[in-house]
Amino acid sequence: MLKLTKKADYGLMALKYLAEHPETPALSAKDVADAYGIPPQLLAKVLQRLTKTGLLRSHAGMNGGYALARDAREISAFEVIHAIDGPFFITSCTKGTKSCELTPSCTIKEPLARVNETIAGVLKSISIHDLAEREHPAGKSGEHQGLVELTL
Amino acid sequence: MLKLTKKADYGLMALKYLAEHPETPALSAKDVADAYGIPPQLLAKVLQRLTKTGLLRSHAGMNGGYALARDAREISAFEVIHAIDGPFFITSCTKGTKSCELTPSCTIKEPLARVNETIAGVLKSISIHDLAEREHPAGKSGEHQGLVELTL
DNA sequence: AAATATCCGACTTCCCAGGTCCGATTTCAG
DNA sequence: CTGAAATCGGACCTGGGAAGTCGGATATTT
Repeated sequence: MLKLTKKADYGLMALKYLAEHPETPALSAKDVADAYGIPPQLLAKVLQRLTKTGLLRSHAGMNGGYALARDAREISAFEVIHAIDGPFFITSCTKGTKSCELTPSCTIKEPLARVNETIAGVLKSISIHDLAEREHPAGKSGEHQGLVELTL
Repeated sequence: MLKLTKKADYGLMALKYLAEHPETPALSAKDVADAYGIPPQLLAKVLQRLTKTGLLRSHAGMNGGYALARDAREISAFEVIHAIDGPFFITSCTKGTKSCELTPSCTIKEPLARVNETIAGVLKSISIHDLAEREHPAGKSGEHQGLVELTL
């Protein structure tokens, strides 16, 4: 149904939360989990993964926790999702680099690959900072115009 | 992982196939299934569903089968996917009409809803006819420019 | 040394996409 | 009018992956 996993959701939520608290040097997985009512152990794994891919920096021990490795503006939603869920493809046939194994007739995937890239482009254009933007004041404070081109 | 179901894939492939054979009055599910190496019974269900939603017209009995209910240009990929997989949402939290049940704090879903609509827009701009376009002659025969606007 | 963290692999549970089976109905051909 | 070929539609089975849990090892501060 074209939805991303909860882990990816959690990851985005966590990064957003971190972006909203730049004053604190580090926030523990439990802190974030409590803030959102997320299973702590699961969130922990997600954050570990994000650390491994270089989006977060971690610090063990007391008063340890996680912090953004870069400016929130420099982290895209795409990176987060990719780090957690791995490379995503719209078409269910394409697995990794291989094309449709036994059905070379699947000419559908070609145009859908364009769609896939378009979506990736949209996701890449959204940064954590955009997500953390203070509650949409029903106005145009942080509005941002992105233009996505689609060529079939 | 943000992929659409095989059923949706099958549906798109089938519609494309029908669009490529406008001469024949009707093609059976088995015909299409054989052409792509798809499980016939499964494809049958998909086609039944598409019939139910008005994208296809069916005819039982000998020499029966399915045919496009409208011109291929008038059927969007979005309609097909929606008919098969139901309404799709990027966020895993949103279920139907309800928002995140116990976590009103999930402020993530709001910006992602925009992304969701953007994707829907892309899918809506693609017709079955576009998919059936004769094998991309590496040229610009059937090229089509779609422009998708994204506002955060 | 005790408390608080991250770290990481293994494990369980549960849901659903993917696929199958079968029976009923409709339609046409000979 | 009978049988073949098709759609229709429900019930069912199954494997794999998402979601979550457990436990232990390691790091760091007080």
